[in-house]
Amino acid sequence: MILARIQKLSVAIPENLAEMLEEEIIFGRIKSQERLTEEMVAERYGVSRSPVREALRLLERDGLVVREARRGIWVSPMSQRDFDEIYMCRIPLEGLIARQAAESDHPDKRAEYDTLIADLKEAQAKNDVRQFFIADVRGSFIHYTLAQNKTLMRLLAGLEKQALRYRFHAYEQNPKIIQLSLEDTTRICEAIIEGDGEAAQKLTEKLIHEIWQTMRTGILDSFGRG
Amino acid sequence: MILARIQKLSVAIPENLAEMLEEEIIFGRIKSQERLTEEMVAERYGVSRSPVREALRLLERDGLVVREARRGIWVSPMSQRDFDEIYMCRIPLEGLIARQAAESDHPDKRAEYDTLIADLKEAQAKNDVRQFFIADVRGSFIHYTLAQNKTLMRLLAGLEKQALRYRFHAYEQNPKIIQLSLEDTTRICEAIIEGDGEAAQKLTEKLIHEIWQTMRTGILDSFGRG
DNA sequence: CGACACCATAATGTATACAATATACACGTC
DNA sequence: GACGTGTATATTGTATACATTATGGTGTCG
Repeated sequence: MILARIQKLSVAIPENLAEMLEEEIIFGRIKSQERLTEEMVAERYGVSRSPVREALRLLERDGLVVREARRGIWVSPMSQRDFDEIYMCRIPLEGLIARQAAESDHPDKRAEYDTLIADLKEAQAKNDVRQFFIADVRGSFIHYTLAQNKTLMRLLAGLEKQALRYRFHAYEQNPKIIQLSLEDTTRICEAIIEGDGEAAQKLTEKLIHEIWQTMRTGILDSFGRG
Repeated sequence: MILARIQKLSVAIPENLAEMLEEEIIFGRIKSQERLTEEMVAERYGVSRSPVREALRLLERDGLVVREARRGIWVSPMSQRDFDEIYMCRIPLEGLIARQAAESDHPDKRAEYDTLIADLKEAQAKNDVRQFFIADVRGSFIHYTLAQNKTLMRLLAGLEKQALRYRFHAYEQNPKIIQLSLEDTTRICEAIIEGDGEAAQKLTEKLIHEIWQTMRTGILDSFGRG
Protein backbone atom coordinates (compact mmCIF):
# COMPACT_ATOMS: atom_id res chain seq x y z
CA MET A 1 0.00 0.00 0.00
CA ILE A 2 1.94 2.92 -1.31
CA LEU A 3 -0.41 5.54 0.01
CA ALA A 4 -0.16 4.22 3.54
CA ARG A 5 3.56 4.43 3.27
CA ILE A 6 3.42 8.00 2.10
CA GLN A 7 1.10 8.76 4.97
CA LYS A 8 3.56 7.12 7.29
CA LEU A 9 6.46 9.08 5.90
CA SER A 10 4.66 12.37 6.04
CA VAL A 11 3.65 11.95 9.64
CA ALA A 12 6.11 14.54 10.92
CA ILE A 13 4.17 17.59 9.79
CA PRO A 14 6.48 20.27 11.21
CA GLU A 15 9.55 18.79 9.52
CA ASN A 16 7.71 18.42 6.22
CA LEU A 17 6.35 21.93 6.39
CA ALA A 18 9.81 23.22 7.17
CA GLU A 19 11.28 21.38 4.19
CA MET A 20 8.68 22.79 1.83
CA LEU A 21 9.13 26.31 3.12
CA GLU A 22 12.91 25.92 2.94
CA GLU A 23 12.69 25.08 -0.72
CA GLU A 24 10.40 28.03 -1.39
CA ILE A 25 12.84 30.35 0.34
CA ILE A 26 16.00 28.90 -1.20
CA PHE A 27 14.62 29.12 -4.73
CA GLY A 28 13.26 32.57 -4.09
CA ARG A 29 9.59 31.74 -4.57
CA ILE A 30 9.04 33.25 -1.15
CA LYS A 31 11.02 36.45 -1.29
CA SER A 32 13.54 37.86 1.11
CA GLN A 33 11.99 39.91 3.92
CA GLU A 34 8.50 38.71 3.05
CA ARG A 35 6.32 38.30 6.11
CA LEU A 36 5.08 34.86 7.12
CA THR A 37 2.04 34.84 9.36
CA GLU A 38 1.27 31.59 11.10
CA GLU A 39 -2.32 31.58 10.00
CA MET A 40 -1.46 32.10 6.35
CA VAL A 41 0.98 29.22 6.35
CA ALA A 42 -1.46 27.05 8.26
CA GLU A 43 -4.27 27.74 5.86
CA ARG A 44 -2.09 27.27 2.82
CA TYR A 45 -1.03 23.79 3.89
CA GLY A 46 -4.31 22.83 5.50
CA VAL A 47 -3.04 22.32 9.03
CA SER A 48 -3.47 24.14 12.33
CA ARG A 49 -1.08 26.68 13.77
CA SER A 50 0.60 24.27 16.21
CA PRO A 51 2.76 22.41 13.71
CA VAL A 52 3.32 25.63 11.78
CA ARG A 53 4.84 27.26 14.85
CA GLU A 54 7.21 24.33 15.24
CA ALA A 55 8.14 24.44 11.57
CA LEU A 56 8.92 28.13 11.86
CA ARG A 57 11.13 27.45 14.88
CA LEU A 58 13.05 24.99 12.72
CA LEU A 59 13.50 27.57 9.97
CA GLU A 60 14.62 30.09 12.56
CA ARG A 61 17.20 27.63 13.82
CA ASP A 62 18.65 27.33 10.33
CA GLY A 63 18.70 31.07 9.85
CA LEU A 64 16.17 31.17 7.03
CA VAL A 65 13.68 33.33 8.91
CA VAL A 66 14.03 35.87 11.68
CA ARG A 67 11.54 36.25 14.46
CA GLU A 68 10.67 39.24 16.57
CA ALA A 69 8.78 38.44 19.75
CA ARG A 70 5.07 39.17 19.48
CA ARG A 71 5.64 40.92 16.18
CA GLY A 72 6.04 38.19 13.67
CA ILE A 73 8.35 36.29 11.38
CA TRP A 74 10.05 37.41 8.19
CA VAL A 75 12.20 35.64 5.65
CA SER A 76 15.78 36.56 6.51
CA PRO A 77 17.15 39.48 4.54
CA MET A 78 20.10 38.74 2.29
CA SER A 79 23.23 40.85 2.41
CA GLN A 80 26.86 40.64 1.54
CA ARG A 81 27.66 40.74 5.23
CA ASP A 82 25.57 37.64 5.85
CA PHE A 83 27.06 35.95 2.83
CA ASP A 84 30.56 36.62 4.11
CA GLU A 85 29.71 35.31 7.57
CA ILE A 86 28.31 32.10 6.14
CA TYR A 87 31.28 31.39 3.91
CA MET A 88 33.79 32.36 6.59
CA CYS A 89 32.29 29.66 8.81
CA ARG A 90 31.81 27.15 6.03
CA ILE A 91 35.50 27.03 5.15
CA PRO A 92 36.82 25.30 8.28
CA LEU A 93 33.69 23.21 8.85
CA GLU A 94 33.49 21.87 5.31
CA GLY A 95 37.21 21.25 5.60
CA LEU A 96 36.70 19.19 8.74
CA ILE A 97 33.92 17.12 7.24
CA ALA A 98 35.96 16.45 4.11
CA ARG A 99 38.84 15.28 6.27
CA GLN A 100 36.70 12.95 8.30
CA ALA A 101 34.90 11.60 5.25
CA ALA A 102 38.27 10.94 3.63
CA GLU A 103 39.48 9.08 6.70
CA SER A 104 36.44 6.81 6.73
CA ASP A 105 36.88 3.42 5.13
CA HIS A 106 33.27 2.62 4.35
CA PRO A 107 33.13 -0.05 1.62
CA ASP A 108 30.56 1.73 -0.61
CA LYS A 109 32.42 5.03 -0.50
CA ARG A 110 33.79 5.04 -4.02
CA ALA A 111 30.54 3.78 -5.58
CA GLU A 112 28.44 6.40 -3.79
CA TYR A 113 30.62 9.23 -4.97
CA ASP A 114 30.88 7.87 -8.51
CA THR A 115 27.11 7.90 -8.99
CA LEU A 116 26.96 11.31 -7.34
CA ILE A 117 29.51 12.78 -9.72
CA ALA A 118 27.63 11.23 -12.66
CA ASP A 119 24.40 12.88 -11.44
CA LEU A 120 26.10 16.22 -11.04
CA LYS A 121 27.52 16.07 -14.56
CA GLU A 122 24.17 15.03 -15.99
CA ALA A 123 22.43 17.92 -14.27
CA GLN A 124 25.06 20.26 -15.57
CA ALA A 125 24.80 18.88 -19.13
CA LYS A 126 21.03 19.38 -19.05
CA ASN A 127 21.54 22.77 -17.46
CA ASP A 128 19.06 21.73 -14.78
CA VAL A 129 19.86 23.91 -11.78
CA ARG A 130 17.33 22.28 -9.51
CA GLN A 131 18.63 18.78 -10.17
CA PHE A 132 22.16 20.02 -9.69
CA PHE A 133 21.22 21.39 -6.30
CA ILE A 134 19.49 18.22 -5.24
CA ALA A 135 22.55 16.20 -6.18
CA ASP A 136 24.80 18.66 -4.39
CA VAL A 137 22.75 18.34 -1.22
CA ARG A 138 22.95 14.57 -1.54
CA GLY A 139 26.72 14.97 -1.72
CA SER A 140 26.72 16.74 1.64
CA PHE A 141 24.62 13.90 2.98
CA ILE A 142 27.21 11.38 1.83
CA HIS A 143 29.95 13.36 3.57
CA TYR A 144 27.90 13.39 6.78
CA THR A 145 27.23 9.70 6.63
CA LEU A 146 30.89 8.87 6.14
CA ALA A 147 32.19 11.36 8.68
CA GLN A 148 29.81 10.08 11.37
CA ASN A 149 30.02 13.38 13.17
CA LYS A 150 26.64 14.47 14.48
CA THR A 151 27.84 17.77 15.88
CA LEU A 152 29.45 18.83 12.65
CA MET A 153 26.35 17.71 10.79
CA ARG A 154 24.14 19.82 13.02
CA LEU A 155 26.28 22.90 12.52
CA LEU A 156 26.59 22.51 8.78
CA ALA A 157 22.86 21.93 8.36
CA GLY A 158 22.36 25.42 9.74
CA LEU A 159 24.84 26.87 7.26
CA GLU A 160 24.26 25.04 4.02
CA LYS A 161 20.61 25.93 3.68
CA GLN A 162 21.46 29.58 3.90
CA ALA A 163 24.42 29.08 1.59
CA LEU A 164 22.11 27.51 -0.99
CA ARG A 165 20.05 30.70 -1.14
CA TYR A 166 23.09 32.69 -2.11
CA ARG A 167 24.33 30.02 -4.48
CA PHE A 168 21.00 29.88 -6.28
CA HIS A 169 20.97 33.61 -6.55
CA ALA A 170 24.51 33.64 -7.96
CA TYR A 171 23.63 30.96 -10.53
CA GLU A 172 20.70 33.02 -11.74
CA GLN A 173 22.88 36.07 -12.12
CA ASN A 174 25.78 34.27 -13.70
CA PRO A 175 25.23 30.70 -14.95
CA LYS A 176 28.99 30.21 -15.29
CA ILE A 177 29.12 29.81 -11.51
CA ILE A 178 27.36 26.45 -11.76
CA GLN A 179 30.27 25.16 -13.84
CA LEU A 180 32.80 26.26 -11.23
CA SER A 181 30.69 24.77 -8.48
CA LEU A 182 30.49 21.46 -10.27
CA GLU A 183 34.24 21.36 -10.74
CA ASP A 184 34.82 22.14 -7.08
CA THR A 185 32.39 19.51 -5.81
CA THR A 186 33.89 16.94 -8.16
CA ARG A 187 37.44 17.65 -7.06
CA ILE A 188 36.47 17.50 -3.40
CA CYS A 189 34.76 14.15 -3.85
CA GLU A 190 37.79 12.79 -5.66
CA ALA A 191 40.04 13.94 -2.85
CA ILE A 192 37.79 12.22 -0.33
CA ILE A 193 37.87 9.01 -2.35
CA GLU A 194 41.67 9.15 -2.32
CA GLY A 195 41.56 8.79 1.45
CA ASP A 196 44.14 11.43 2.36
CA GLY A 197 42.33 13.41 5.06
CA GLU A 198 44.85 16.22 5.31
CA ALA A 199 44.81 16.80 1.55
CA ALA A 200 41.02 16.63 1.30
CA GLN A 201 40.72 19.19 4.10
CA LYS A 202 43.18 21.63 2.60
CA LEU A 203 41.73 21.33 -0.90
CA THR A 204 38.18 21.87 0.37
CA GLU A 205 39.21 24.94 2.32
CA LYS A 206 41.00 26.34 -0.71
CA LEU A 207 38.16 25.75 -3.15
CA ILE A 208 35.44 27.13 -0.90
CA HIS A 209 37.59 30.16 -0.27
CA GLU A 210 38.03 30.66 -4.01
CA ILE A 211 34.37 30.33 -4.91
CA TRP A 212 33.52 32.66 -2.04
CA GLN A 213 35.71 35.33 -3.60
CA THR A 214 34.35 34.62 -7.06
CA MET A 215 30.74 34.94 -5.97
CA ARG A 216 31.44 37.95 -3.85
CA THR A 217 31.32 40.69 -6.47
CA GLY A 218 27.97 39.50 -7.82
CA ILE A 219 26.52 39.39 -4.34
CA LEU A 220 27.83 42.87 -3.65
CA ASP A 221 26.08 44.20 -6.78
CA SER A 222 22.78 42.64 -5.75
CA PHE A 223 22.55 43.47 -2.09
CA GLY A 224 25.13 46.11 -1.32
CA ARG A 225 27.41 46.00 1.63
CA GLY A 226 24.53 45.21 4.01
CA MET B 1 7.35 50.24 38.72
CA ILE B 2 9.96 47.55 39.11
CA LEU B 3 7.55 44.66 39.17
CA ALA B 4 6.09 45.63 35.82
CA ARG B 5 9.53 45.65 34.35
CA ILE B 6 10.30 42.20 35.68
CA GLN B 7 7.03 41.00 34.22
CA LYS B 8 8.02 42.56 30.94
CA LEU B 9 11.39 40.88 30.92
CA SER B 10 10.05 37.46 31.79
CA VAL B 11 7.42 37.51 29.10
CA ALA B 12 9.22 35.04 26.86
CA ILE B 13 8.30 31.88 28.72
CA PRO B 14 9.90 29.36 26.33
CA GLU B 15 13.26 31.14 26.38
CA ASN B 16 13.17 31.44 30.16
CA LEU B 17 12.23 27.82 30.59
CA ALA B 18 15.00 26.81 28.23
CA GLU B 19 17.54 28.83 30.19
CA MET B 20 16.52 27.27 33.47
CA LEU B 21 16.61 23.77 32.04
CA GLU B 22 19.96 24.47 30.40
CA GLU B 23 21.45 25.36 33.75
CA GLU B 24 20.03 22.25 35.37
CA ILE B 25 21.52 20.12 32.63
CA ILE B 26 24.90 21.85 32.50
CA PHE B 27 25.42 21.60 36.25
CA GLY B 28 24.19 18.02 36.28
CA ARG B 29 21.13 18.55 38.46
CA ILE B 30 19.17 16.93 35.70
CA LYS B 31 21.23 13.92 34.81
CA SER B 32 22.39 12.67 31.48
CA GLN B 33 19.89 10.44 29.70
CA GLU B 34 17.13 11.35 32.13
CA ARG B 35 13.75 11.52 30.49
CA LEU B 36 11.90 14.82 30.26
CA THR B 37 8.17 14.52 29.74
CA GLU B 38 6.40 17.66 28.63
CA GLU B 39 3.76 17.35 31.30
CA MET B 40 6.29 17.00 34.11
CA VAL B 41 8.17 20.09 33.02
CA ALA B 42 4.92 22.00 32.52
CA GLU B 43 3.68 21.10 35.97
CA ARG B 44 6.99 21.84 37.61
CA TYR B 45 7.10 25.37 36.25
CA GLY B 46 3.37 26.00 36.39
CA VAL B 47 2.76 26.53 32.69
CA SER B 48 0.99 24.58 29.97
CA ARG B 49 2.60 22.24 27.51
CA SER B 50 2.70 24.74 24.63
CA PRO B 51 5.62 26.86 25.84
CA VAL B 52 7.31 23.74 27.20
CA ARG B 53 7.34 22.19 23.75
CA GLU B 54 8.97 25.30 22.35
CA ALA B 55 11.54 25.37 25.13
CA LEU B 56 12.41 21.75 24.43
CA ARG B 57 12.85 22.55 20.73
CA LEU B 58 15.34 25.21 21.78
CA LEU B 59 17.26 22.74 23.91
CA GLU B 60 17.23 20.26 21.06
CA ARG B 61 18.68 22.92 18.76
CA ASP B 62 21.59 23.40 21.14
CA GLY B 63 22.18 19.69 21.46
CA LEU B 64 21.31 19.44 25.15
CA VAL B 65 18.42 17.04 24.63
CA VAL B 66 17.66 14.47 21.99
CA ARG B 67 14.19 13.81 20.68
CA GLU B 68 12.72 10.70 19.17
CA ALA B 69 9.50 11.28 17.27
CA ARG B 70 6.42 10.22 19.22
CA ARG B 71 8.63 8.58 21.85
CA GLY B 72 9.93 11.40 23.95
CA ILE B 73 12.84 13.55 24.93
CA TRP B 74 15.93 12.68 26.91
CA VAL B 75 18.87 14.68 28.17
CA SER B 76 21.67 14.04 25.67
CA PRO B 77 24.05 11.29 26.69
CA MET B 78 27.65 12.29 27.27
CA SER B 79 30.48 10.44 25.62
CA GLN B 80 34.06 10.96 24.63
CA ARG B 81 33.00 10.85 21.00
CA ASP B 82 30.62 13.75 21.54
CA PHE B 83 33.23 15.62 23.50
CA ASP B 84 35.72 15.21 20.68
CA GLU B 85 33.20 16.37 18.09
CA ILE B 86 32.42 19.48 20.08
CA TYR B 87 36.03 20.48 20.62
CA MET B 88 37.02 19.69 17.06
CA CYS B 89 34.40 22.20 15.89
CA ARG B 90 35.13 24.72 18.60
CA ILE B 91 38.76 25.15 17.61
CA PRO B 92 38.26 26.92 14.27
CA LEU B 93 35.08 28.73 15.31
CA GLU B 94 36.50 30.14 18.53
CA GLY B 95 39.56 31.03 16.51
CA LEU B 96 37.45 32.99 14.05
CA ILE B 97 35.56 34.86 16.73
CA ALA B 98 38.80 35.75 18.51
CA ARG B 99 40.20 37.10 15.26
CA GLN B 100 37.14 39.22 14.54
CA ALA B 101 36.92 40.47 18.11
CA ALA B 102 40.60 41.44 17.94
CA GLU B 103 40.04 43.33 14.69
CA SER B 104 37.17 45.33 16.19
CA ASP B 105 38.03 48.78 17.45
CA HIS B 106 35.16 49.29 19.86
CA PRO B 107 36.13 52.01 22.37
CA ASP B 108 35.13 50.07 25.52
CA LYS B 109 36.97 46.95 24.47
CA ARG B 110 39.85 47.14 26.90
CA ALA B 111 37.65 48.16 29.84
CA GLU B 112 35.18 45.33 29.23
CA TYR B 113 37.88 42.71 29.18
CA ASP B 114 39.68 44.17 32.17
CA THR B 115 36.63 43.85 34.41
CA LEU B 116 35.98 40.40 32.96
CA ILE B 117 39.48 39.19 33.80
CA ALA B 118 39.11 40.63 37.30
CA ASP B 119 35.85 38.71 37.77
CA LEU B 120 37.41 35.50 36.52
CA LYS B 121 40.31 35.86 38.94
CA GLU B 122 38.00 36.66 41.82
CA ALA B 123 35.89 33.59 41.10
CA GLN B 124 39.01 31.50 40.93
CA ALA B 125 40.36 32.92 44.20
CA LYS B 126 37.07 32.13 45.93
CA ASN B 127 37.03 28.75 44.21
CA ASP B 128 33.50 29.53 43.06
CA VAL B 129 32.93 27.36 40.02
CA ARG B 130 29.49 28.72 39.28
CA GLN B 131 30.67 32.33 39.32
CA PHE B 132 33.61 31.38 37.15
CA PHE B 133 31.27 29.86 34.61
CA ILE B 134 29.01 32.85 34.56
CA ALA B 135 31.97 35.13 33.98
CA ASP B 136 33.27 32.82 31.28
CA VAL B 137 29.95 32.90 29.47
CA ARG B 138 29.96 36.67 29.75
CA GLY B 139 33.38 36.59 28.08
CA SER B 140 31.91 34.76 25.11
CA PHE B 141 29.20 37.38 24.98
CA ILE B 142 31.81 40.13 24.80
CA HIS B 143 33.54 38.34 21.94
CA TYR B 144 30.21 38.07 20.09
CA THR B 145 29.39 41.70 20.61
CA LEU B 146 32.76 42.85 19.31
CA ALA B 147 32.89 40.42 16.40
CA GLN B 148 29.40 41.44 15.20
CA ASN B 149 29.01 38.12 13.46
CA LYS B 150 25.52 36.72 13.92
CA THR B 151 26.17 33.52 12.03
CA LEU B 152 29.22 32.65 14.09
CA MET B 153 27.30 33.56 17.23
CA ARG B 154 24.47 31.23 16.29
CA LEU B 155 26.84 28.35 15.62
CA LEU B 156 28.87 28.85 18.77
CA ALA B 157 25.76 29.11 20.94
CA GLY B 158 24.95 25.57 19.90
CA LEU B 159 28.42 24.38 20.86
CA GLU B 160 29.31 26.22 24.02
CA LYS B 161 26.37 25.05 26.06
CA GLN B 162 27.31 21.48 25.39
CA ALA B 163 30.95 22.27 26.00
CA LEU B 164 30.05 23.71 29.40
CA ARG B 165 28.58 20.38 30.46
CA TYR B 166 31.86 18.66 29.81
CA ARG B 167 33.86 21.46 31.35
CA PHE B 168 31.80 21.38 34.52
CA HIS B 169 32.22 17.64 34.71
CA ALA B 170 35.96 17.96 34.24
CA TYR B 171 36.22 20.58 36.98
CA GLU B 172 34.39 18.32 39.40
CA GLN B 173 36.76 15.47 38.63
CA ASN B 174 39.89 17.56 38.66
CA PRO B 175 39.70 21.09 40.10
CA LYS B 176 43.11 21.89 38.61
CA ILE B 177 41.39 22.20 35.24
CA ILE B 178 39.69 25.41 36.34
CA GLN B 179 43.12 26.99 36.80
CA LEU B 180 44.18 26.05 33.28
CA SER B 181 40.89 27.28 31.91
CA LEU B 182 41.31 30.62 33.66
CA GLU B 183 44.79 31.03 32.27
CA ASP B 184 43.60 30.22 28.76
CA THR B 185 40.66 32.62 28.87
CA THR B 186 42.88 35.36 30.26
CA ARG B 187 45.51 34.93 27.57
CA ILE B 188 42.90 34.90 24.83
CA CYS B 189 41.36 38.11 26.13
CA GLU B 190 44.76 39.75 26.29
CA ALA B 191 45.47 38.72 22.71
CA ILE B 192 42.15 40.21 21.63
CA ILE B 193 42.95 43.47 23.42
CA GLU B 194 46.26 43.63 21.58
CA GLY B 195 44.32 43.89 18.33
CA ASP B 196 46.38 41.45 16.24
CA GLY B 197 43.65 39.29 14.67
CA GLU B 198 45.96 36.68 13.21
CA ALA B 199 47.79 36.19 16.52
CA ALA B 200 44.58 36.05 18.54
CA GLN B 201 43.17 33.42 16.20
CA LYS B 202 46.26 31.23 16.27
CA LEU B 203 46.63 31.47 20.05
CA THR B 204 42.97 30.62 20.62
CA GLU B 205 43.18 27.60 18.35
CA LYS B 206 46.32 26.41 20.12
CA LEU B 207 44.94 26.83 23.64
CA ILE B 208 41.61 25.18 22.95
CA HIS B 209 43.44 22.32 21.30
CA GLU B 210 45.65 21.93 24.36
CA ILE B 211 42.86 21.98 26.90
CA TRP B 212 40.93 19.53 24.76
CA GLN B 213 43.80 17.08 25.00
CA THR B 214 44.22 17.76 28.72
CA MET B 215 40.57 17.11 29.50
CA ARG B 216 40.40 14.13 27.23
CA THR B 217 41.79 11.45 29.52
CA GLY B 218 39.42 12.37 32.34
CA ILE B 219 36.47 12.30 29.98
CA LEU B 220 37.57 8.93 28.68
CA ASP B 221 37.65 7.52 32.22
CA SER B 222 34.15 8.79 32.92
CA PHE B 223 32.27 7.85 29.82
CA GLY B 224 34.36 5.41 27.83
CA ARG B 225 34.97 5.69 24.15
CA GLY B 226 31.21 6.13 23.45
C1' DC C 1 6.54 -23.00 28.53
C1' DG C 2 6.99 -19.74 24.74
C1' DA C 3 5.01 -16.72 21.36
C1' DC C 4 1.75 -13.85 19.60
C1' DA C 5 -2.27 -10.84 19.81
C1' DC C 6 -4.95 -7.69 22.21
C1' DC C 7 -5.88 -4.01 25.18
C1' DA C 8 -4.90 -0.44 28.81
C1' DT C 9 -2.12 3.41 29.62
C1' DA C 10 0.74 7.14 29.16
C1' DA C 11 2.95 10.21 26.35
C1' DT C 12 3.48 12.90 22.14
C1' DG C 13 1.18 15.34 18.21
C1' DT C 14 -2.57 18.37 16.52
C1' DA C 15 -6.55 21.38 16.66
C1' DT C 16 -9.00 24.95 18.68
C1' DA C 17 -10.32 28.42 21.97
C1' DC C 18 -8.87 32.13 24.68
C1' DA C 19 -5.46 35.92 26.33
C1' DA C 20 -2.13 39.43 25.66
C1' DT C 21 -0.03 42.69 22.80
C1' DA C 22 1.61 45.49 18.84
C1' DT C 23 0.00 48.46 15.15
C1' DA C 24 -2.85 51.74 12.81
C1' DC C 25 -6.26 54.84 12.55
C1' DA C 26 -9.55 58.06 14.32
C1' DC C 27 -10.74 61.44 17.47
C1' DG C 28 -10.08 65.13 20.50
C1' DT C 29 -7.33 68.62 22.59
C1' DC C 30 -3.91 72.14 22.65
C1' DG D 1 -2.27 71.72 12.13
C1' DA D 2 0.43 68.69 15.25
C1' DC D 3 0.62 65.79 18.86
C1' DG D 4 -1.07 62.52 22.12
C1' DT D 5 -4.56 59.30 23.68
C1' DG D 6 -7.92 55.78 23.03
C1' DT D 7 -9.78 52.06 20.68
C1' DA D 8 -10.33 48.52 16.88
C1' DT D 9 -8.06 44.87 14.67
C1' DA D 10 -4.81 41.56 13.45
C1' DT D 11 -1.36 38.44 15.12
C1' DT D 12 1.37 36.16 18.33
C1' DG D 13 1.43 33.56 22.79
C1' DT D 14 -0.76 30.22 25.99
C1' DA D 15 -4.06 26.86 27.68
C1' DT D 16 -6.82 23.00 26.96
C1' DA D 17 -9.21 19.34 24.63
C1' DC D 18 -8.86 15.73 21.46
C1' DA D 19 -6.27 12.23 18.27
C1' DT D 20 -2.64 9.16 17.50
C1' DT D 21 0.83 6.12 18.70
C1' DA D 22 4.43 3.58 21.40
C1' DT D 23 4.86 0.45 25.25
C1' DG D 24 4.06 -2.92 28.75
C1' DG D 25 1.28 -6.24 30.66
C1' DT D 26 -2.08 -9.91 30.37
C1' DG D 27 -4.27 -13.64 28.49
C1' DT D 28 -4.84 -17.25 25.29
C1' DC D 29 -3.38 -20.50 21.99
C1' DG D 30 -0.05 -23.60 20.09
